[in-house]
Amino acid sequence: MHVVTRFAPSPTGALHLGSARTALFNWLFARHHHGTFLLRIEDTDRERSTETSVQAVFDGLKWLNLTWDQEVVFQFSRAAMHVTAAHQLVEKGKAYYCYATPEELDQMRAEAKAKGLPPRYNGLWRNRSPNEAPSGVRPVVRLKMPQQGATHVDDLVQGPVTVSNAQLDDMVLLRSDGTPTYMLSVVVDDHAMGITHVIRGDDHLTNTFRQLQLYEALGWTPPQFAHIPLIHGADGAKLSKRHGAVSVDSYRTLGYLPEAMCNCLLRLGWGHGDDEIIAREQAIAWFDIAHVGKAPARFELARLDHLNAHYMRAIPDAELAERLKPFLAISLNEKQHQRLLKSLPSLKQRTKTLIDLAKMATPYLTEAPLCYTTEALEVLYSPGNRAIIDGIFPLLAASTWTAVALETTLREFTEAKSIGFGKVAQLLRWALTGCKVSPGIFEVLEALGQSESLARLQSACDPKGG
RNA sequence: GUCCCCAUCGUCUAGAGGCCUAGGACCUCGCCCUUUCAAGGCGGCAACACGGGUUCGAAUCCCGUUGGGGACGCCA
Repeated sequence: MHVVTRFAPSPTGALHLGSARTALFNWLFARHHHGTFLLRIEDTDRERSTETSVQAVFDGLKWLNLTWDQEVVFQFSRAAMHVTAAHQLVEKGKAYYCYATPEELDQMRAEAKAKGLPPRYNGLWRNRSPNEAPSGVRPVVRLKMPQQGATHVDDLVQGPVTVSNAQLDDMVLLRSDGTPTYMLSVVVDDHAMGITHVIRGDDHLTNTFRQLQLYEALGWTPPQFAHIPLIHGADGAKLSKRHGAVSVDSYRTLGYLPEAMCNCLLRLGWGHGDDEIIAREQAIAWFDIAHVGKAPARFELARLDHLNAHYMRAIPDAELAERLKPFLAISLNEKQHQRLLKSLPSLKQRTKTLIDLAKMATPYLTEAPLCYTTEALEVLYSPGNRAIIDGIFPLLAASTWTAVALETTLREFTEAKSIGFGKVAQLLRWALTGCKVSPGIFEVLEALGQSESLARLQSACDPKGG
């Protein structure tokens, strides 16, 4: 069987983490089975769909490297086909025109609720002739759902689930303006596009029963369903804006790598033994629906941080430098680029995001004289410390510029003067980077190069402040 | 309110009746390494929600309770 999956977001906002995971699972499932992964934009809600949101979906998927096969399908452009399907159902007596007004609907829901029943449409026009239609009311088309029995689904994740048909009311297929609803469009499109597996959030599980009835009425074989649990925030509720950054794009802006994001999303609700770091190819090889859990998972930033730190270290320095560039305040000249490359191996051990890395790399990219913080100035102004710098300066000026030679030079100096090596190293760190924390001091010296290092020491002896 | 789903360390999870005195990872704590901070290494803390069954044996199967979540639109 040739597997065909789809990711079908509605373009009504940024690409949500939960949606991204749904896309990932669909993509992985298709790739694992050498199948096809399709993208369909569900833009039938003309009020809320925006071009910006469509672009956000494209950008997000591309960033995550979730490439889709074939042309993007815009659902609204297929509306005519959906409408035709609805009209056929009316002709066959499987759907009907309903002239109930919004007020009437509100009332019947309120009444049902008062009786302890689920708030549903009561079938007011199910058996009435359109001849009785009130003038001036444009009707909707509703599906005639079975009122007896039950609807059953064998969900790939949720297992067998049955719902009494009494719980289901006659859903709207065509709005009063004649446009198709989501329920109609998904079914017609999934069928037309040959979707074999619908993998989506389990907030759609209850919709599935209605859709199954629609497949039945249309005489089509439904696809297989896999309803994956939602992603929750720290408080255990469905991840939403109030949990903070919730869009894929915001994590890109925050300096996370798509590799880390995908790995993180993958492990939310799916596992493979003790494996934690799972790169793309491995994920394709291992991914299966059978190991998708049924319980919702909470998204925690600490995990993403950890994975991001890992992937930053794993990426080759030249590539990391390229990815870092958008986060740098300045555009690099060749000299700065070389310095960045030299400093990256040790810098990337110390940071979790590209933003952190950019911040920590900055001292390497600027030119002497440095602008020191007051904290730095306090250290540098201290008379004893200035004497030390004065003592070191000529030694460094005469030294060979390799980490090994520099270490020998400095060790000899501290031993001769009986100063703790750590004290000198920390002082040099302040003078050379203006920071309290940096990679090993010899690495710093080497990455900066002799002339820049000496220039900085000089500026440290005559600090301007900043 | 009605229906549906879920339940292993704080978090993500492994676990398909004996391999479980429950494993890994994140977080956290301690130690080692050490010129700072990291990284790395070693170690500690920490969980089968509760109650009944079934079984020689249950984290695993069944029932109930509790707790959580989701869905109930002319949104998707």
